[in-house]
Amino acid sequence: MGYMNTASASSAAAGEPRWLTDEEQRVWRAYVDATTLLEDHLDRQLQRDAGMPHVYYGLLVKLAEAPRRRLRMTELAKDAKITRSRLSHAVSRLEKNGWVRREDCPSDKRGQFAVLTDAGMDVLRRHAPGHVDAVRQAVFDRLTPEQQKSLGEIMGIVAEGLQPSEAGADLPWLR
Amino acid sequence: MGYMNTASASSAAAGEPRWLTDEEQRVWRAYVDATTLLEDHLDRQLQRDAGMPHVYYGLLVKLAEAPRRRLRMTELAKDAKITRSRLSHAVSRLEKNGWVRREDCPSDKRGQFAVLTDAGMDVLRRHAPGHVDAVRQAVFDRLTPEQQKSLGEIMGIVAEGLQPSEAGADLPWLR
DNA sequence: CAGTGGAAGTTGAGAGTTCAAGTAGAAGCT
DNA sequence: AGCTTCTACTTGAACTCTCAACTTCCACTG
Repeated sequence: MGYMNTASASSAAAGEPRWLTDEEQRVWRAYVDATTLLEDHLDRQLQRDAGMPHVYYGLLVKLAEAPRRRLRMTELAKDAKITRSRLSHAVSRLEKNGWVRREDCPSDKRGQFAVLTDAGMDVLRRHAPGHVDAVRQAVFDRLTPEQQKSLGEIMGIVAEGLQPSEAGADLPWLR
Repeated sequence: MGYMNTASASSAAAGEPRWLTDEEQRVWRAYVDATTLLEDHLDRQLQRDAGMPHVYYGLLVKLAEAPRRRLRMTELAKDAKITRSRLSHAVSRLEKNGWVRREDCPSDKRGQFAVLTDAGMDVLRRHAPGHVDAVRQAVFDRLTPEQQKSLGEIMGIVAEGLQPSEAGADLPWLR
């Protein structure tokens, strides 16, 4: 049961669901294990050293790379692949830390910018090396160049499939 | 800043940290994007259809595969790559749903078994097809057989690196 | 067999996330 | 202008996860 190729049970739409083969199961479980462990590992490292979870760190990075260290809330949410609600809570927390500040958008009174403060820039500078080390040790140092390339392609495909990307219109994937 | 190969800032241990190259950055961002989107996608699918997050579903699967549909708490936590605390909370919740039941271990009075109930088995049976479909659509249907194989190897390596695996002794990775 | 240290599991508080609803302003229509 | 609809963002409650105790019991030592 679960992913097994056992017996009955009908698919939502049509007849017999296409269960995962043994090999597919092995791949899938490896994926789940690795992502669970890695997420946990990075969260713990950053929480311990920098006082924030991995997602929050990622937000600061995106802001640091943006033109005037600022991004509209919706754009930041889209970049980081999180919901606006989650971002709103996150920014409030980062604001309390003094790492981010909100600013009104002049051209659209509904809009808000999230702006990286100097303190935010500092915290990033201080902890970037440790974070990069952690990523290296957990991932890149263990993979051959071919595997790294492969990983990039595969993850690109999966990510692409899960978001309409630039599909002309709206963002139904965002809630 | 963040992963950039810009300028100064010293590593925790030694001199200049080994920043990620542009290509490594692309790979890493693809990884983060894909895992974030996929996690979210599966959580939402299962929450909507089965009324539980992906991790909880995974716990039921492990129990369903275990000998008498039961596993010691610590073993289940180890299998699922989560902390015992998290598991304890999760099992309490699943117990309220009637999908899991706790049972005392006869040979070790400290021990507890998590046991999958018939209702738990049912919920699994009912929603396995939908979940497998979701995984297929998001991952396997988009990858070539070579990519699938590659993904399995890569994730196996990463997971292996993050847990001492069978390293004779204890589980320092478990908190 | 008391004493000590480790292992199994739980707990509660604080932090983070989700979901549904709510406010306010922009855009388009008539 | 007035009306409707959509967009941007926020909010609060319910739920989940983390972290640091804490309880209970096993195992080992003397």
